[in-house]
Amino acid sequence: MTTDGASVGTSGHDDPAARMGTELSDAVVLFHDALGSLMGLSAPDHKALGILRREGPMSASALARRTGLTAGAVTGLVDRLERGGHARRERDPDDRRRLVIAAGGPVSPGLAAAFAGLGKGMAEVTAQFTPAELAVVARWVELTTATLREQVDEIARLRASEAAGSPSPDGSSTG
Amino acid sequence: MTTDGASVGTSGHDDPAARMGTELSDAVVLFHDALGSLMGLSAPDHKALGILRREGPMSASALARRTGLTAGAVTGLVDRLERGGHARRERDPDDRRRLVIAAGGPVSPGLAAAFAGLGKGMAEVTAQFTPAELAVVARWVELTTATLREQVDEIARLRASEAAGSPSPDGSSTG
DNA sequence: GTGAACAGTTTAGCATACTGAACTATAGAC
DNA sequence: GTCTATAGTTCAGTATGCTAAACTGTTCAC
Repeated sequence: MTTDGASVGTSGHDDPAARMGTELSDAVVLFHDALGSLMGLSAPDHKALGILRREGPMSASALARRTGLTAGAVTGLVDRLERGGHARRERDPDDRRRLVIAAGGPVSPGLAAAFAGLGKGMAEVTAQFTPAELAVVARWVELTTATLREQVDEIARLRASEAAGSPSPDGSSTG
Repeated sequence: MTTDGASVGTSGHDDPAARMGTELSDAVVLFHDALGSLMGLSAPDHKALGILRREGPMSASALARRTGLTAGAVTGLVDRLERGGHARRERDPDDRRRLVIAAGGPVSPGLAAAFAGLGKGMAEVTAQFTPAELAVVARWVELTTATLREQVDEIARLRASEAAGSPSPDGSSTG
């Protein structure tokens, strides 16, 4: 575990900053994952719900575009989310063909407890910093968030050019 | 995005600290996800690889325990990881029945570029802070990481007790 | 050495969720 | 009012990955 040589990715650095980032990132991902399973959501469904939360209510076709799924798959996806109470369908009053799919719905007791626990824990963390220090942290978080978003875009661009330019004969690209 | 009303979970707070946390969390998850697709890994496979990265080389049965999969499924999982060059099998020299499965292997050019981009971006972020400020950030990151881990454990405990005793009157646990 | 226990692989059967195409209902053009 | 385009649903076919159980090879007790 200390020196496994060919470790991939973010580990394998001795840089304490990188290590710190890795551990935070892992913790965030694990928390997110735990939350998903607490909600009874598979990873793809949880991801779709995240899109709805972040970007607000949208039509089924918009959700299809954002998730990369076909229209038929989105119907099933929204069925599952709605059945679990994590999202709801409404007709668009302006165009009654159209749906408005919104995240929300009743929060389960377990989920509420999980968020309460997180809130309490983070309040305890926050209490250990002065306002000036918290401002520094906020600045760092903001810059880091922006950097991560840039990297996500960069990766998307990379993948797009890879899919376009790479003349893979079998064409068995993205999953 | 600004006012979506009945948003579930971490959004919907006016607390700027919570909002900040949500955005960082989302960005981390998205980055992680982008990385996974860049590596050609499904979410479960990426998760398993993360376990291997974090916890170091382990036997197939240990990986089965950690992922909650059966032995047969782990064989398939490791097959996929190995085929993609993300992990490798080795026989345990002490017990030749046993495998040692380790994360690693050749890093694809795309992946290397992604990490390089992240490293560069984070270096630029870091450059905007004094050493004293970075120490504050490090302290916050450490505490936050610990809090998240505690919450993950708490959720796991919650789920375990739910699965065992399910004392909820309506019993509407969405499996 | 022999037999039981163990680690991992293989295989059959099954569940899930995707794609693509037909279908229903609404909107907008004429 | 009719015709075409659009939004979403339903359905058949398919791919993926899981579980459970049989199987192969290794270790350990005796």
